[in-house]
Amino acid sequence: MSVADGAVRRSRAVAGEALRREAIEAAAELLVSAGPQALTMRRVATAIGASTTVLYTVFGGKDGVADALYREGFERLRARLEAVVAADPLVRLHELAHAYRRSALTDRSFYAVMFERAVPGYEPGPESLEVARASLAVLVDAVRDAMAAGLLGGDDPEPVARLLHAAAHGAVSLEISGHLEGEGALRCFRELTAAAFAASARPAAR
Amino acid sequence: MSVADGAVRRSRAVAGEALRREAIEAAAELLVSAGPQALTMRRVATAIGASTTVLYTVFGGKDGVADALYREGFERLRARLEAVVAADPLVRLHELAHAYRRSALTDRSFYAVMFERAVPGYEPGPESLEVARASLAVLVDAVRDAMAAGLLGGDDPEPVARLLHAAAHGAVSLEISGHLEGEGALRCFRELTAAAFAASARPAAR
DNA sequence: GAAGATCGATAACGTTGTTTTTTATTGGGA
DNA sequence: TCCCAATAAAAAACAACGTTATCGATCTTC
Repeated sequence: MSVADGAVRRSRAVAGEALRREAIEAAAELLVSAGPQALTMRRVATAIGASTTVLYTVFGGKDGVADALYREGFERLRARLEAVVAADPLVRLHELAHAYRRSALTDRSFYAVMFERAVPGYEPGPESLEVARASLAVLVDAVRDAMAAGLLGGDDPEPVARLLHAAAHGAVSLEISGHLEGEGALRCFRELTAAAFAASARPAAR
Repeated sequence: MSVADGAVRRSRAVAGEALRREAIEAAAELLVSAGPQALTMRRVATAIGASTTVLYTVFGGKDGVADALYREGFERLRARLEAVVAADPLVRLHELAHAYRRSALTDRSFYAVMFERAVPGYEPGPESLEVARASLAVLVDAVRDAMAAGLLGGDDPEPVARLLHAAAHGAVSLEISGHLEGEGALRCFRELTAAAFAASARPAAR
């Protein structure tokens, strides 16, 4: 319990953190390039030139890897949403919706980990769900701006953001599940998000 | 290639069909009672008192079992939707939406096979997707009735039914993924389906 | 410098989906 | 009636998976 001990513990911790990042990136690469099926402990281990044992000390098990990918996926989604810029709040909201769809269709395997249960045993705990929720803060902010500008009704942006999310998510989910074909998928997405916007614009009408 | 030969083949075919039904029911029981994780070829085989080999002759592999469960799930959903009766077309549509949600929340494991990709390797082929689409014919019929009664705009019920499905599905999917808590989940579902109804009522407004 | 602890690699275990081998059964011809 | 060929299921084997136990090696500390 000396100073050196603390330093050692810290150095090991940062080494472990570097290894953790490396493993997460390898796992993400595997996930994206070969799908959730290819995400095995052995493959991740060999991808970082290590054995499976270290993955168990760092992640605890496959659930830990899945959890890291879950958060990584929402982190990437947040980056994509934050990249959306538009002066008009309503335009921004529309573009956020389309960014959400694009993100899901592009990173299908990540989406599968995040919203389908692509890693058999795993389901996110409360903390990971909170991370997921926080990554949609951009959406909440945009709704707040639109409310402040008088473009959306109401004063609590959270439930409205959830409604918009559910709208976008519903169309995207059906599209990914194969129930909507290319042309109709985009139209369904547009119509449903527009419907959610319209409903949010006049909350007294519900 | 005699007549007897045909009879034998037929008798073997009906025996295989009976076995198939038995296996599907055992698999469904396993799926519902213990989740997608517990759905293994060995367990299904022992549940029907047979060996795994027969499952491979009947279903071809685990994908075949998953496909059978996929169709079975949509069949059960259809039965639930068809059980909804209401004189007023709009009331009927609302109750169909709630029946959809109830069905998803009740048979979560089936829902996982149908809309999440709970069986790792499997994804439905075109024929199975068609079966799935057909099971929502009740919804299309109800939309058609509402249009005929002048309660919904437009003349093509299919895209409107898809919109309503996407609305209900979006809220349910987020709820099942853990992103909506009990109280807010139902409210989000109600608001989104209401928004879809409202948008369908005046299609010129979009 | 030596004792002790800690961490990672190797190897093993149990289980999975799938395939191969073997065994039993069954229909058809001499 | 008896035997053979074909067929289907059972038993066993195989590769790969998640996970855990064993065993060196390295590194801190006295």
